[in-house]
Amino acid sequence: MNDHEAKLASYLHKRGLKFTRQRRIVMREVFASHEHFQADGLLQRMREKNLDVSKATLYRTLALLVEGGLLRQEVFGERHCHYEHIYGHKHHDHLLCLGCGKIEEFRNNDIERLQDQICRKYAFTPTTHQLEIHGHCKKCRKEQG
Amino acid sequence: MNDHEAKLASYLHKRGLKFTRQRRIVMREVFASHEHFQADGLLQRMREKNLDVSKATLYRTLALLVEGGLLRQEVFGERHCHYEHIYGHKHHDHLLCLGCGKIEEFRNNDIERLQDQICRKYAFTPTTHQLEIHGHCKKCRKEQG
DNA sequence: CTTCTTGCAAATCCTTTGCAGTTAC
DNA sequence: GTAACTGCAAAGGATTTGCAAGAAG
Repeated sequence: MNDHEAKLASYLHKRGLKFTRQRRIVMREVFASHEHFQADGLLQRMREKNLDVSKATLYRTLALLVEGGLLRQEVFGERHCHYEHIYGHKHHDHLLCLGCGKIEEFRNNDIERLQDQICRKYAFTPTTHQLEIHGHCKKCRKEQG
Repeated sequence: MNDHEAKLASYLHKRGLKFTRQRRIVMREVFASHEHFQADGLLQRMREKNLDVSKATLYRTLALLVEGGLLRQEVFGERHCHYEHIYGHKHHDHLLCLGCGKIEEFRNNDIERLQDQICRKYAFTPTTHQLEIHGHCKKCRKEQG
């Protein structure tokens, strides 16, 4: 059992929940890649591999992984959620190209630090944050003229 | 006609669109307050005042105001959109309390400046951005222990 | 064996759309 | 006049839920 599986197991145990076949399947699939993904895409990929987990269970499991701190949920100004797993992947923020839809990641320690300052100032205890910048990437900027 | 009405009028004119009764009603209601709001809440408030605009038209008009740069759309990790109008209201970011749902605004010029730096670094032309910090406010922090 | 889970299909929520009649310019 | 607009009701997409049967501890 690897690192993140252990973490999930411990989270489930603490809450009196069970480590089922489906939960293991979903978790493995989620951690198989570092890409952003959406519930529906994940479901399709799993179906192609004949990993049978129902849509309902998938959604329920993703929620569990988010609660358990293994998965990050991002809502990119659209109506469906994107996810990305947290293990071995430092926190970062996103540039979203409105032209080609590309999502670029960046990380800036100064911004992180300033956010902490702000939280202190407002006596706010942060859990997560999300910074996204919408605009046009180099390529699409040119095409736009 | 006031400032934002003029701006909308000019935007509509430029695009060959019409300044209808309903659009005027929605715009007035939107600009009547500085609060964040959601489409459904706005609709209800308008109904209470006997301002009859259909749900479809409301959504269409909100989209128009966003396109026209009069309204800002925020997706707070939930499924419905929040809006806040832009006039007389500097850009700012948000602290969202997961306990009581309160939304607090803040503005930090250093963060804004750093974002611009990042965009330059990635040759990215920003249109808008959104930074939200989720966590617990002072009051809810205490209650949580 | 008891409690938690699953899969299914139906429900939900917010938002968008098609269309026939109406209005702004 | 004629494009754009409206309201309605129905459709849409992503996610959630109720429930009876199944699996984990």
